[in-house]
Amino acid sequence: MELRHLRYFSTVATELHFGRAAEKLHIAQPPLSKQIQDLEAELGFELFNRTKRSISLTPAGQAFLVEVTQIFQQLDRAIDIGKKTSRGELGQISIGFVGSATYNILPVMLQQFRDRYPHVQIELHELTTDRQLIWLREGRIDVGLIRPPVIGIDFASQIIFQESLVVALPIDHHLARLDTIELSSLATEPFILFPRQLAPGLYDPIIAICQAAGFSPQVVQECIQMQTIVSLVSANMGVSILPESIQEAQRQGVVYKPIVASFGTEKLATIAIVWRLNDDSPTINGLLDLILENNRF
Amino acid sequence: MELRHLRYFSTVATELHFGRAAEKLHIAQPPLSKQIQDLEAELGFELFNRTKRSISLTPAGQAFLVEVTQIFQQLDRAIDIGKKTSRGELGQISIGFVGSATYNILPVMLQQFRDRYPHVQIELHELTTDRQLIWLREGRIDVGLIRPPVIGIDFASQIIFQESLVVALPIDHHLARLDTIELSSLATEPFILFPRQLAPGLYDPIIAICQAAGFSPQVVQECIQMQTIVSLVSANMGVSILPESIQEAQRQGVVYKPIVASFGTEKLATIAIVWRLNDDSPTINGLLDLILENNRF
DNA sequence: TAAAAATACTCCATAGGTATTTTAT
DNA sequence: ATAAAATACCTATGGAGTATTTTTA
Repeated sequence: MELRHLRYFSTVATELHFGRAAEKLHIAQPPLSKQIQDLEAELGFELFNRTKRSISLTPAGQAFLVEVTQIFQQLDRAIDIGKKTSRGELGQISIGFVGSATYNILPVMLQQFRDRYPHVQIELHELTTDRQLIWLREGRIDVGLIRPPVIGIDFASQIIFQESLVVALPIDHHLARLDTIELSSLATEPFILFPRQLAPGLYDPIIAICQAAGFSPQVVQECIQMQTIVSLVSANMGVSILPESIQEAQRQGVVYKPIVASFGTEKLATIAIVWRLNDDSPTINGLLDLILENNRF
Repeated sequence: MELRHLRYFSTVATELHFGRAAEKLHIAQPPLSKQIQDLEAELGFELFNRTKRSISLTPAGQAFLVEVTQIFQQLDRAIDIGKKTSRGELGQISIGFVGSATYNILPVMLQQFRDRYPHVQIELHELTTDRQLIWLREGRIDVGLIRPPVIGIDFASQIIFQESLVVALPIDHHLARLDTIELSSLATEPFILFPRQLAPGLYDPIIAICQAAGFSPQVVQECIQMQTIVSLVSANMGVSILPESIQEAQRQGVVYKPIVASFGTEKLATIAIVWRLNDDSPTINGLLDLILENNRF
């Protein structure tokens, strides 16, 4: 059986006239009769009552017609879904992100993506950079918003956001009344930082500028969450250096101050998007296209 | 597009290997490649990622596969429904019946029909004989259980039930203590009957036996429903002659007595089944077959 | 170099065309 | 007599086969 048989049947059932149906199908009447006969033979039951002068659907033919109509609807649906999926308008995407991306690129990116691909299902995972790379390789996420560098031959990445660092001080700290902080004035302060492994691309520049300012920071406490670092600063446990977008999350007892130094300290905190190099999912390409259009956020 | 394309696609998508898929489909590999290419060209999107060494489904291909699988399920369903309908195992039947059939054939017939064709939807209409013939002609019912005779060239009918008549008397009537009633003893009684037009095939024999017994019944009241006749008898409005199966519906204040006469009064009340002569619905044929098997009830 | 898909061509099965017959109105 | 479907037979499109090339792992 072929779709042709079903198309022909459907037309004859609608017209209830072989001649007119044949005309509508742009074929001659005899082959149409033949095809319907073949179909009936294959099905094992009669579709039409024929009286050489007029035809009518048998009850089985009526029931079959209803079902066949649904087949064509299902076919249209299949084609439509395929097309939409190929254009990235349908599907799902799993996105990993570092906690600090919540304050800047993530909401903007999600907003724009949602607008353009409203029917794509988005799955979000807050993960550290190193875990994102693992999940990406395992296929558990499709793209990641991470702190560079990206290690892995099978990944591609693109920096999409850069920002400056700020010093976080307890509100009653003796430096808190200054407008800017000279980096070297922090030489003897206790530092609260995140473990290097979590984001070497952010950790290393922080250490580097301290060393350029003539000291190695005394790390008295490490925590994974930036929010926790801020909490400990407010609790007078020490000071920290953090990306400036942390200021979005206001917190009692903490002040943020720009850094000044005799050397460049501009825009050292970067966020990049990573994806699998061989990945050609239209949904993911759609997201990447969107980011490349904006270039950066 | 033909079902062939979808079958081939489905197989290749399952095997993920053109060679093996071709083998499974009992065709050579090159034509299979060609057909898939044709399908992709027609659809307007790629189904497979090809790397000359291995293939994988594109996201659109994956989405399409899910839908195509449903098309084949729908096709199987269509064939199954068609077959079942052609065998009369599926469908609907609309049955008309005279009220008095409720006491005898109708329940037996429905029971047997339900057992054999459990998935056929049955629609029941209690109607007088004359209205059943109208509904039958209009296609509002498919078969009717009526009181003969049947008038109409395009109908076929078959007697399926015959029963005797009984006299219905008020319980305190002076004849009520007898075991049988001599018909002539009713000569001066007031009669309650149904209008002749409703069922001439039952009305005329009743009049005929009365006349044979030497009197014309005095009809003081006509009612359409047999139940109503019984009610009026119990209210001492008069006597009646009814089919014996009316006794099934027990009622206070009424007694039923067999008729005796010097001539035959046996089995004068008949019920027949009528159907359209040109009707070849498998469901209706199924019901008629069932009745012919039992011959009568 | 070996395995797998694509390309190039050839062939024939069958969808579809034309001419005619059959049959019910 | 006529309209409509079926039958008979013929034609040709395109589906499938064989041989070969291309590609990459």
